[in-house]
Amino acid sequence: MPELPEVETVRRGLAPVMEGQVIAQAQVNRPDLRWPFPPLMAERLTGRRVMALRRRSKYILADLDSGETLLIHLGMSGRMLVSGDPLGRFVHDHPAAEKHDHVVLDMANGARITFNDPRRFGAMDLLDTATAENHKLLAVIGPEPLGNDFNEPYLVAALKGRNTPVKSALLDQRIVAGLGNIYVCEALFRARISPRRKAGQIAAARVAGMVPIIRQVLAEAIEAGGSSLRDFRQADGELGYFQHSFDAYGREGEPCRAAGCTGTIARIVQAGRSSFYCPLCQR
DNA sequence: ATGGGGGCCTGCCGGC
DNA sequence: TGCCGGCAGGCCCCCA
Repeated sequence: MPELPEVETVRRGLAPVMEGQVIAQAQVNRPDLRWPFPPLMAERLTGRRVMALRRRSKYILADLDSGETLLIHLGMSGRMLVSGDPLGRFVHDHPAAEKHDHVVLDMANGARITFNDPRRFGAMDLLDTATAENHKLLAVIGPEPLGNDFNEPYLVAALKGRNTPVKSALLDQRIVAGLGNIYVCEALFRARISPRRKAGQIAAARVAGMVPIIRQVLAEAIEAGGSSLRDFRQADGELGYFQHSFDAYGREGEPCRAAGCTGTIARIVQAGRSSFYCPLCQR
């Protein structure tokens, strides 16, 4: 799924057609995704104006003029596609409904936002805007990696004493928000740190070095419109292209691209997920 | 408290 | 062609 750069890309695509606009009609085609939708979700969305579209970690938050906030998570395979946009920046005609179109928002400006999610690991909920941060799913999430609270002293302290592999630690949303399998692999490659190394065992200076690297990888990916492997699309249906910049992810058996390194990218399984790394230069 | 594994779903790809 | 196993960008929950 969408990790932070993909979610941010979707948010940026939706903002021009949603912010300040009224949801003329919300259509909800099933009772749940990963969890049941909140009661009367369609009714609570219909007629509401979207005041702001925000992102927290991998969640999109749409603040409504009713004092409620629509929380959206794309799970592994969720897409939000825009059609019928009066600005002419998106597919103009509404395409035929497709399998797994679970929620459709028709905006008063003519734009239609379709949430499609084959695997249904995504989620939607409605929460009070004033206390949104306290929502069960948001309360435990760590600092935004592109924000000021994610800094060298913080990460050093957060990894200190951790007996888990650094790969697992960086995937832990309580430590840092928004990283997923791809960007952890890429950040560790750039930092030349093995995903197998115990988090608490890495020298503080090397841990600190990961902070600007994580920021840089995410910033580059956002700039590229995210990574498209199988399902990810931007809100306008276009592909992201950061996948062409991967040094590690998905490159098993291919030569390491680190300067002067003669290694080959390997794939191992950690906590049930693939880790791609160069055993020669990542230590 | 921390770490590891199962499970939730569907779709796709490669091998036979 | 068809079937089957394996795999997939996430994350909650249970167990040791």
